[in-house]
Amino acid sequence: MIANKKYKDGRLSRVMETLKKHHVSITDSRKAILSLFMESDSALAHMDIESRTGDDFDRVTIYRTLQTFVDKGIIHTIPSADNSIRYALCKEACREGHHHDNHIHFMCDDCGTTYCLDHVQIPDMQLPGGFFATRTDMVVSGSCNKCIRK
Amino acid sequence: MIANKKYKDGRLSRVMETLKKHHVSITDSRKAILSLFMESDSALAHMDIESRTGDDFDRVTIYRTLQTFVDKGIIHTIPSADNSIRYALCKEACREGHHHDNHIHFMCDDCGTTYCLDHVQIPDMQLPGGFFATRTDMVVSGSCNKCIRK
DNA sequence: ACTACATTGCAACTATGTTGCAAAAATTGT
DNA sequence: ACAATTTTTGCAACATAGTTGCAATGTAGT
Repeated sequence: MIANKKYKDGRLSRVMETLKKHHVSITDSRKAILSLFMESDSALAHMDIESRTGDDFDRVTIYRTLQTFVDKGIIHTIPSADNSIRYALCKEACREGHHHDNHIHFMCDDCGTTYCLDHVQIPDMQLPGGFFATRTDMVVSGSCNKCIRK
Repeated sequence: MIANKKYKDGRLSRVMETLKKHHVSITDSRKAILSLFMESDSALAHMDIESRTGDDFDRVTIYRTLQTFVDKGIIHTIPSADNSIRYALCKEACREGHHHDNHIHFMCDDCGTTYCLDHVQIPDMQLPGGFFATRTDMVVSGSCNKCIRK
């Protein structure tokens, strides 16, 4: 635990607070990976994290850390039709085993960036009888506000 | 092309018609795989097809057939958060390079079955400025009408 | 600082998806 | 129905993604 200073001011404490709040023990990999999510304004895939952490952590550790974060309600998964799950920070309302990320995800076909559109709620809809929903994902793809100008 | 009789009455011609309509040449693997989709009332993953066709076709052929069907507008993909894309038949309205499957998909957490809820339209929503949508996927998970009784 | 417990890295493994190419099959025109 | 052209298939090899067991290390609570 040498490299604390490499995180921006204030970020480290927010990282630690989040880990504590979700009852996750504090380790180097968890601090580094959670910090990546907090620095990023878009969703991250396993590969993004692997390339941004370099040789610091084993591939397996990253898989396990992501799984832990999902289980503990720190991040949520974003489904995709291109076989690469992305992850993004949960809002405050998420708790262990119970996610409340009721917003739309947007995936840009040009740059590949995935955003949480936090302010666009998923509209209500009526399921047929006998179907009971526990989770709803809405993933929109197209051109994002950076790529559409080109 | 010996095994034509193994398809149920009337099914073969519907398979052939569909392949012709979408300008796909007619081969054994395409007939068999399309027939599987027509027999199934739920979406199929690559693995489902591989196990149901046994040793009849190479793994690679199945990948390529699925890709061809998607490209030609015969089937559409269904994103998921469990790293296994599923595929389902498109409605009549789908054409090459232009899918119109504006319905909701439902994935059962118990039995894993994925359904196209053809009669539940994806609700409209307003994207932030600068975001342009070309495709919208809505995937609901929970308990299906077969599992909820248990 | 010590103990009990949780996490990590490594190695090996399984699963999933891709590519190039020669052989086989399908389509087209006659 | 046949030959020529084009497309598709199967194989092999490769590439990427994800999992598991276990010994070593790190963390948390006293």
